[in-house]
Amino acid sequence: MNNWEIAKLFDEIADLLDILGENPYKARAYRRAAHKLGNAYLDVEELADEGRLQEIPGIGSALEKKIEEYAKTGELKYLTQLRKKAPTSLRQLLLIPGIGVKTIQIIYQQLGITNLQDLEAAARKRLLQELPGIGVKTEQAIISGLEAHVLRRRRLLLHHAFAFAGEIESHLKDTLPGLANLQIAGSLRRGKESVGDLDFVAAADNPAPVVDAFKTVPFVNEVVAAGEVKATIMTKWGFQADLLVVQPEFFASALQHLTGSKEHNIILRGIAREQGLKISEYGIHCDGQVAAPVTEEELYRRLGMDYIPPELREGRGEIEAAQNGVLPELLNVDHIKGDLHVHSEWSDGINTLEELAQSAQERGYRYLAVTDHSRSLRIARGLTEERVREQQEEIRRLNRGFTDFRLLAGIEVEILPDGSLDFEDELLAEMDIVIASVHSGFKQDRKTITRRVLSALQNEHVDIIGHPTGRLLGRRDPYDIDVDALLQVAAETGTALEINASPDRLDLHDEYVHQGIEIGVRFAVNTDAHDVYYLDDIQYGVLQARRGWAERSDIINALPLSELFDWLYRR
DNA sequence: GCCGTTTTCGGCCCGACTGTTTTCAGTCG
Repeated sequence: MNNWEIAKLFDEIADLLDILGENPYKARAYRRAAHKLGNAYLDVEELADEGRLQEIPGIGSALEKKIEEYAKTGELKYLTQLRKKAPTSLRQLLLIPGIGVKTIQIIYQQLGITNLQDLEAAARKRLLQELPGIGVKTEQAIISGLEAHVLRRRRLLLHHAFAFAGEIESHLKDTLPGLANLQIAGSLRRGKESVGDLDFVAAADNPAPVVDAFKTVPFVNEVVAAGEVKATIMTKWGFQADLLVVQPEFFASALQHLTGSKEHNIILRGIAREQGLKISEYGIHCDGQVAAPVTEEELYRRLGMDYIPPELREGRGEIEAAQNGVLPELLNVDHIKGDLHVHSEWSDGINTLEELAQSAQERGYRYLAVTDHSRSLRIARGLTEERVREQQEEIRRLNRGFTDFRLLAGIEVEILPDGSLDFEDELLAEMDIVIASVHSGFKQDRKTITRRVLSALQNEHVDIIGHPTGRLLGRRDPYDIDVDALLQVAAETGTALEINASPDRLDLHDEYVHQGIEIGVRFAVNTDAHDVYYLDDIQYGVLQARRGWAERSDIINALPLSELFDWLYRR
């Protein structure tokens, strides 16, 4: 049993309860528990063994029993019963935009429809418009919703999302030169690794022209909905964008509301309620009076807590920390003193060492580690031992010409399928810095690949484990490594783990970063750039680190050079 | 089904937009 399995089952129970019209709060309890369990850093099995499941907020005695039942028998009787009352295939219908549980109930009860195929057939025969509460328009919406569902909405990776958001922003600002305030909100503002849509908040005395301008964004495909103060568009690229326009005095409240996350806001509003207050996107309400906080800082302060940066607003304990004044002082881009993972033309990068050094200096970096691939990675023209020594020589020569800057002679050494490294320890000992990474044998089973990476982690010459889970967002799943074990051993050996800043990787995942930081693991935020242009990716890595609650002191490449050397040599 | 510095029972975030109805329920974020 793992977290993900039980989370999936609880989500199914929640959907079926909704479809069956049971107490919606009961469904929400299951969904909340699923969300909680779905997050990486609780081990349900372990907690179940220790009888500590009820320590998880949202898990009470009933859900504890269900988890224990599943752990013991591999089944959930309750879910089996629900599946008899409502076919579980009905859940598919929830994925269609515009369809909710009430509509599903009617369609199921009156027409016996249980899946997407039957629904499409009925819609095309115009049977749906005969049903109570459904008209021609809803039937049309279902047909186009089915098409959209077939097309499957894509999630945008962070760098694409920022690029599109920038285009929408400049379109609005060009169209409306007087626009007082416009800001991106939603999961993009929280720096999530991928986003499903883009959310904007604007402030204007007269909202109509802003909404109009939004409807004419260059790559809009369809205006999904548009009222006086809100609009939703579907773009040609298959993602949705939302805009809310508020009066200027409500901008901070609206920005906070639309930044989310949903979980964060629900907890926050619960706290407001306990204090006899009500929060909405239109300020803080108390006894019929409305107070509009001027800034988000003020809003949080009014609720009796410290300001919570957007990256932390995930309902993962940040509100409690803010109430107790123990939020982390998050890392920021200016703290980064150098990049410890870049490639040059010596292997599969495109720049010379001089170009890399110059570009790093232009960014204000004090050091840059050149970490080309090792010999086994032929596809990336991995360096032989002789080439490594030549490169070291060249780096020494270049360093003589720098002031306040230093190139570090590094290597990204292969962790071979048997767990050994691609170079002998003698050579590794000569390097300023050693990153060890997996680039082959991704399909190894959990035990094998975990043991493989742990043995690299325990090598005294290895300073950093590169992209520790090997994932490529939207393209390749992480390999089946036991991340808990990885974090534990990294904490013991003092080996750093990489937060790979490439927006295609963002590896390690933010929740694992958080988990690691809690047990004292140190991290390196690196771009893995193969072209100086991609040194800019550091911003995404910093966002990921912030989402993992990282402070400056948790990150080795936020150290000044002398302290970085201390860290490297003390190891 | 969960939860409690008002509560072990009675609450559970809040508002905009749409469509189908004639004042509102359903859906969404």
